[in-house]
Amino acid sequence: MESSVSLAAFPRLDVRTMADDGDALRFCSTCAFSQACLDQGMDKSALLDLHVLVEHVGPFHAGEHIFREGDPFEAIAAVRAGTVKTYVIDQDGREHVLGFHLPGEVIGLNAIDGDHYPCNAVALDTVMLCRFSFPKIAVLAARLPGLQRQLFRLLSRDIGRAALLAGDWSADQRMAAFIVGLSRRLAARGFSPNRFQLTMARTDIANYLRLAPETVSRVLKRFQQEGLLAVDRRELELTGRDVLEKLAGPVLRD
Amino acid sequence: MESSVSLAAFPRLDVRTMADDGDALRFCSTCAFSQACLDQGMDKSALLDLHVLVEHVGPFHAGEHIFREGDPFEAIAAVRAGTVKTYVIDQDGREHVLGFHLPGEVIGLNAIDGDHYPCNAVALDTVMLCRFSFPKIAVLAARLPGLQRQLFRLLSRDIGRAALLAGDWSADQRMAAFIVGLSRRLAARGFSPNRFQLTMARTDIANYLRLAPETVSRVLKRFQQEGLLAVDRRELELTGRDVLEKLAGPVLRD
DNA sequence: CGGGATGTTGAATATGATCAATGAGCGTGG
DNA sequence: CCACGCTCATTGATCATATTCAACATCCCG
Repeated sequence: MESSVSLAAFPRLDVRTMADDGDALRFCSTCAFSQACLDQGMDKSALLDLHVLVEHVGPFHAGEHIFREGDPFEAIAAVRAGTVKTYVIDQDGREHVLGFHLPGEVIGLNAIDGDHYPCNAVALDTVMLCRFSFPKIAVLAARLPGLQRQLFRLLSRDIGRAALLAGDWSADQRMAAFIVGLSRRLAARGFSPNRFQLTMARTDIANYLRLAPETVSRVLKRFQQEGLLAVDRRELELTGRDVLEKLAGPVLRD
Repeated sequence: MESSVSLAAFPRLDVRTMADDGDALRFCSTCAFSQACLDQGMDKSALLDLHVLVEHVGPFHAGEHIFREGDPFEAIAAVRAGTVKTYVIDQDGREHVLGFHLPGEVIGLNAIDGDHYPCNAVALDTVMLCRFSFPKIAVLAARLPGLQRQLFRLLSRDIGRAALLAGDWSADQRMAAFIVGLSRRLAARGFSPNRFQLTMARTDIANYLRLAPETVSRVLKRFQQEGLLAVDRRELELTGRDVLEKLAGPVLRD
């Protein structure tokens, strides 16, 4: 039933050699990774080196797997469009959602320690990726301090992010933090912060937040009654951002 | 009341220039970091380069801070002896324990993304450290692929580790996973896996596991009644390792 | 239309938290 | 050496939040 298109096995597509600077900068304009590398002190000629080892892959359609637990680790990837869910299946066959990855964010970082991906990654809608061979990018990072620094930062940031959900927060705080977090991440990529689609099912949200799906329903309903949200199916509008931010504050630490 | 000896501000002690290979390898024999780097393909001459930028600092005594949230980030450090607790204080003044760091483990990795430490680190008993200036080690990593690889692995591993506690496990599972986890980490450093001291207070364990201190007491008592543990004050003996491993299994994923 | 997946609602239940009190260990000082 | 005080740990009783179980509603796609 489920299709499985392994990133590792994905044919190398769309590898172009850059001719001129302008082309290079247009090449991956939606991929925040390049911009961040520039910010870390990489010059444009270095960016060219980075871009020649990028492969644009996709589209992956909803339900298609990008990689699976145990697949040999070869590459990290930046999400260019769509949403990726990462998850594991435990011994009892229960799914545990590890995270949702929006455009501009990088998947596969937790695979660096080990030869295989430690989790599954699946597209929730139509997903486009920039694939970076990790061995190659590691070699390049040795030449480009800006790139090395950016990779260290990405990894370090994820450590902190993973700790957020670990707290013993209430269902309300978790839900608020999830919504505000999504909103901010979307805003950072240029999307509307106050009105967006939930690309994941309620059960996925519940699983991610370690709540029962019923609890997610009830909290959303109450938020709506309190005027914090307008919920219509998977469409979300933030109507009481200040209160949500305040609820989410302790979780997001700001 | 509390003493604060910032690692950042700590005077550079014990910086030696290595004369010969034998000396270098003895230099940091209790620091697993060097060994791990060797395993990652670094040769001995490269290890010399690494060792000249190591500073052995300490001892820190119980309650002394190694660094504090907001201190400028300059260095990561490997624990050579003792236990380090990392934690944050939230807006309401409540402490959140992020982790306990045993000999051989590295602290400060989550500070790489940002100019300041994002948490506090305090010694729970007498702590000795190997301090590595991060700017210097990053420069060195560009020359030494084995070192770069080891740093990437350390960072990547911590991402996975942080996700473990995030699950919605029962108090019994959390407690078992904590004990089994400690046991394994101690065993990896050559300590007895079935009999060891808890260097942290019950309240710290509770805080780390997101349980009430009372719950920790009750679970420990029940484990003892069921013959899984012998608890005496902070002394712990694992008498039913198989059952504990089975309880911890889903949390530790093995 | 119809059927299956997804989402919502209500009532009962359970797990761990909270509150309050007691106990044990340990350092200090008389 | 014992008394004191402090911190840390334990125990019991009550309470609250979120889960579970069951039924129903809705949406989407054939």
